[in-house]
Amino acid sequence: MPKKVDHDERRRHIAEAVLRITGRHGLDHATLRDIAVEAGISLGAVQHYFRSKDELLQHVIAHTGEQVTARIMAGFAGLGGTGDTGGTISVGSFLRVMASEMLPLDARRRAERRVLQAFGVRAADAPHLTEPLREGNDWLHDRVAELIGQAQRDGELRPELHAGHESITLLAMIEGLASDIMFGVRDPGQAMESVRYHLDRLAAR
Amino acid sequence: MPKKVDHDERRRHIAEAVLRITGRHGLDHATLRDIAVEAGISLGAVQHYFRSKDELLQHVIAHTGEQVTARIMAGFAGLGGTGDTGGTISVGSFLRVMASEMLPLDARRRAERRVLQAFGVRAADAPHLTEPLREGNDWLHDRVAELIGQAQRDGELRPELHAGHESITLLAMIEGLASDIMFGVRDPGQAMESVRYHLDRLAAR
DNA sequence: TGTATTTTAATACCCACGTATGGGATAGGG
DNA sequence: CCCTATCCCATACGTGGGTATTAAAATACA
Repeated sequence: MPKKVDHDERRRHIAEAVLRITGRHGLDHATLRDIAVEAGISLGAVQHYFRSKDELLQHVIAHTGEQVTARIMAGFAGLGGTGDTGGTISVGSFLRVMASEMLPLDARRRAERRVLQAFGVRAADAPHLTEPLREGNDWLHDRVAELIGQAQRDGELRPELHAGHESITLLAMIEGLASDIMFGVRDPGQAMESVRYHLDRLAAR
Repeated sequence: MPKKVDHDERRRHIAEAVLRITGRHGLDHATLRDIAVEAGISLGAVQHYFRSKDELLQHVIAHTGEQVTARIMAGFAGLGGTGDTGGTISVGSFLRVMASEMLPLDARRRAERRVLQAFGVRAADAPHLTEPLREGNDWLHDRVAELIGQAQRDGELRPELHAGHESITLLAMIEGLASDIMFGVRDPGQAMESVRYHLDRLAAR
């Protein structure tokens, strides 16, 4: 048998290269040749692990979504597990952390956000590319809604709130603030302050 | 002197063609040749009115921004002019209308939103393209904040709100909902319902 | 050590894009 | 009527992109 390499690892390595290029120059400028150079391999090697660019992009978007989701899930886990009230931090401060994970506050998250935005633009034309992201989005929404409901029962958030709508509102707001930051009309500090303000307004008196 | 053509009109015509193509297939697929066909002219004619594609895109983004802003400004004008309380509709319902103007609820607004998103992605690389949009954004934010303050004084909105933050929150939320709709995770009806819910939560008891 | 098979590299292909060019059509002013 | 500047078109060029092809290198197992 011949040389055996970990395909998944290689694909991750290539996806990370795409992420770095995108962070610097945008996804449009991520050509297969540039990707190869950034990954330190040849064009042929890239082709070996991805049959087409479309397949590569599909992997990149899935990988990026997983990265973001994983960080948030880690936060959920740290909150106290399967829904009991044993968490050590408040729901409000957790949601603030969640927001900071989603907003483009550093180079890494800026690159991720750029990938996500770029695929958002292509979503209408190529729905198959973004399917995994839609799942992640639904999952996140449900979890946030659950969390809000639980915090209401615990007396941390106002009882008259509609958990489902508040979840949509909060996540949409974070998404919008992320766009604002990328666009250059809002700086990260202002964005986080707005999140803090919004969450304070949801807190029980 | 030779034939005289209204340049501005022609450029608008071409920009509208780009808008239609973008609405159907995305800005990436708006090639100069396709644009010429869609506008019913030749490639040479397009080149005659725009020296380069970059110049064309700059015009398209400015044109699109103006279209959106114009519709919202018309709404502000109808509200009662320079800030007096003579408006005939409530601030709440006006903000709802504003949201419906900004959300991609029909083909026209979907196309506009696609253009805006596409340029948002390029903003980091080509800030000069999006400069006019940033102005419009600042203007809109200030106006909404003013409006909220005024509505508080009129007793329509809760007095404890921070007008500036609420303006940021509301506009970010609308932007996020727009992204959700384009992405396919939210339908227009849900989005408008969330806007309505959010605005209700701002209303005085 | 041989060998089969994966991995890597080099390079050729073809197409679509933005741009450049040259000429022809059009029409207002002398 | 003609001339000149504008407008428009057809077509050519060069580049860069994804893809395809081919062969060399590397390596685990017999």
